[in-house]
Amino acid sequence: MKRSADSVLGYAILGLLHQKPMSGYEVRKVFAETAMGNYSSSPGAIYPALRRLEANKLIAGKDESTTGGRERRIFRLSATGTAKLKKWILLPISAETLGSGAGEVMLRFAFLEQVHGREKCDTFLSDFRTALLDYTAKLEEFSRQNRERMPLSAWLALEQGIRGYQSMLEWTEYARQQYREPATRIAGPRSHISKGGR
Amino acid sequence: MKRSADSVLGYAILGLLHQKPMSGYEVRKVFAETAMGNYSSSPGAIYPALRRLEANKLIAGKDESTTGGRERRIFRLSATGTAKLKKWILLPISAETLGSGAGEVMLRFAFLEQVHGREKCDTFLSDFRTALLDYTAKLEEFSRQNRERMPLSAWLALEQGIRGYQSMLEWTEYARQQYREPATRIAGPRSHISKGGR
DNA sequence: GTTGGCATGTAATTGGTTACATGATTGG
DNA sequence: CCAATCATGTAACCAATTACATGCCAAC
Repeated sequence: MKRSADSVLGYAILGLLHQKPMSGYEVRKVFAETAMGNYSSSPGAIYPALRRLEANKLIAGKDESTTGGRERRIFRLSATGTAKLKKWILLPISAETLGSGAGEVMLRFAFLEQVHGREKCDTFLSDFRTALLDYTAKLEEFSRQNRERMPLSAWLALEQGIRGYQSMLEWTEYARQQYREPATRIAGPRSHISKGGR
Repeated sequence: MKRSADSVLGYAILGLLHQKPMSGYEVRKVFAETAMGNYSSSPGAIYPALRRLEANKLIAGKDESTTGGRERRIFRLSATGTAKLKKWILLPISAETLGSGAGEVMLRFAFLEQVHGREKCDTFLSDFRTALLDYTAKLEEFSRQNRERMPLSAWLALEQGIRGYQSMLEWTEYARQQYREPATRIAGPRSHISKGGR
């Protein structure tokens, strides 16, 4: 069974193009300038990825002559590309999914609202929470059993990992809350985030 | 200038071999069974990595005939390998380091105590804290400025990232505390990464 | 006498990194 | 005119994934 164009970078691009059609250069800028900076960015990654996606008919590019500047190719999602993005976002979330970091799941959630609508968010968060409970339980068990066999710094590193997942757990509650509140989230000057620590 | 064998996986292996010499199979088991499961694991990753490290003289393997079973190669750190590991662990920590995830920094900390001793831990944590303060400030600034321009789920994903770093900040305090406390927890049999768990 | 765990590897493919190449337009 | 920025790409290299290959030994 062969799957095509399944790198996280590929999906990240699909998600961006779902928001609005863009040129490769714009995609690069988003990765470079926004908080998505953890994803690759360099031309040697983006342009080949775009060509792959195009070869698989997930996106289609067309040339546009601009007033000034070199001409550029604007890429937009195809129907199959949209379908693939939608399916990826709703993939089941298991504890094993989390083993290699929660980054991919968070990326899927980031795109969720605009791709599937507000209604799906609560279910997603609830599934995420379940997987997190499962996974943290395993980590805590491991931590408990091995604490005395490892150097303090190694154990502390493990504890940090657990705390990270615990903070995600709390976050799922906070996020569900946000969706339950009446949809007036146009910001007052007061920030919901606590600076001093939480 | 060309750098050799600098993948995180390579350093993870160096760190393990610092604890005790091991065969490739044992290394694989550690990655598969302990909380280091986020690192690769499969033979197609481990064995080539070992050969690379050996080619660069960072480790040396020698055959050992065991009672029963196929014979295996036990790898141990060389002097240059140890030096390289030590240097990597104490690399400066900047906010940019954190941009692509804190996993590498945490791995360095996990090895820190047994490689450099307890005394270095406080400085490391203090430097880490500084970098975290810097980085979270940038993320919060970004969040504040873009909140209204993004869908709620995207903003929440960003907030989750910030919370993650904030939890690391709190953890640095906790960890420093642990080192300040009288060393009730030392001792135990000499290192060893446990099995079991998972 | 075959299954399953120990133990080591290779091959094909894919994807990302770094660094370079190209060319056009805008501003000093 | 020169540098910077927009905009797109290529080439060499490297590392990781998946899947397969091999062979030995113990237990059932």
